[in-house]
Amino acid sequence: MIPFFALLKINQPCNNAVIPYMKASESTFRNCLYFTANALARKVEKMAIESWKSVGLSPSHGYLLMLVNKEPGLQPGCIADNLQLTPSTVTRLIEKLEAMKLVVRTSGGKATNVYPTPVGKKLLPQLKQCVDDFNRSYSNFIGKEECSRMVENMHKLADKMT
Amino acid sequence: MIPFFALLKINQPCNNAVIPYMKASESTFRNCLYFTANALARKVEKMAIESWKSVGLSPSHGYLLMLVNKEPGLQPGCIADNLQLTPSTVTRLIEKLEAMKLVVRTSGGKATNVYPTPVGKKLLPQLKQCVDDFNRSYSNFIGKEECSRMVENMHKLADKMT
DNA sequence: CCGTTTCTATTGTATATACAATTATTAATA
DNA sequence: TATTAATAATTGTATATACAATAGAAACGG
Repeated sequence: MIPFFALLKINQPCNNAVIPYMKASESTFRNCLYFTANALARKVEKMAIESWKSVGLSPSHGYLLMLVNKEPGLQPGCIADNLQLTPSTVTRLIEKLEAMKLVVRTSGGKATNVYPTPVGKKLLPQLKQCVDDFNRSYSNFIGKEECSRMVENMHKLADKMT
Repeated sequence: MIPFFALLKINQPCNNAVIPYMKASESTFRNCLYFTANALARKVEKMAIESWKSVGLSPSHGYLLMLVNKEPGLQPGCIADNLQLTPSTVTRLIEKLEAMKLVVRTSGGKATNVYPTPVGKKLLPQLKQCVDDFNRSYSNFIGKEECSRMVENMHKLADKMT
């Protein structure tokens, strides 16, 4: 199909800064979806981590906490669906938030329900602030509209990938 | 800016399939770049892992091996730039490939050079096959053109994100 | 009403990744 | 030339994530 390997071209020179100074779009693998999607995700992740630092949570933990704030008692399986993570990962995220006294689990039968604690509830405005900060931080680079379109397209692509 | 939290809407029902049956585009967080970029990357990753299974390598390891096949003696720092990974991550990837006898490291001065072994070289056609398989697997869902455009846009976005 | 299947959640284990600190080498400067 | 700074790579440690196996509860069929 695509003569992928023919596209390889090593871009000299390379320095070894901890933060790669080379743009992903200048990489040998710039045409590769695998490479591009991952590089973008890592970049976005790093930006998000920065935004969420103020509440001492990783973005995943932050989003989970927002979710149970919005829908107290939500079950792990449902959380997994909404975050597009596996149930085991969600269990681990919840464990940490529980250790931080931000959520509690109640176990009734085979179902588990997750609720925010008072402290977890009180954090909600700050959580929203983090999301706002994050949105603003990339809105500086690309317009809000362009970003929406991008997100739209990414979903289209992901949806088609069974 | 974006009234993000206002968009939250829990989509019932949720089941707990190991592979989330809910589409990312149906999630509460569908409008969020962080969420979307990560969900897409994970999906692409999973697809890539499938394609690379035949050579017993993860995609990252496979791409690294392709890189040093193309440019024998390439240095870790340069590899890191091309893969958009940190040097420490690259060291770890190389360690594994070395344990598998697919590459060797020679250390002269402060520089390290990475070379494919004969076995590693012989694997090249299979590596290309993996890339082809991967490309074909998503070309089934989205056209090759649409994908190129998508990749292009993702770079544009990433480049602007300092 | 008992046994089997299905479903939810958790646990054990493994992985790729990153950051911070460290080592070893080279370059620069006073 | 001697000391200092910069660079390249590695190591220690931590994290988020996933898969496979398991436990416990509910549903269901005979």
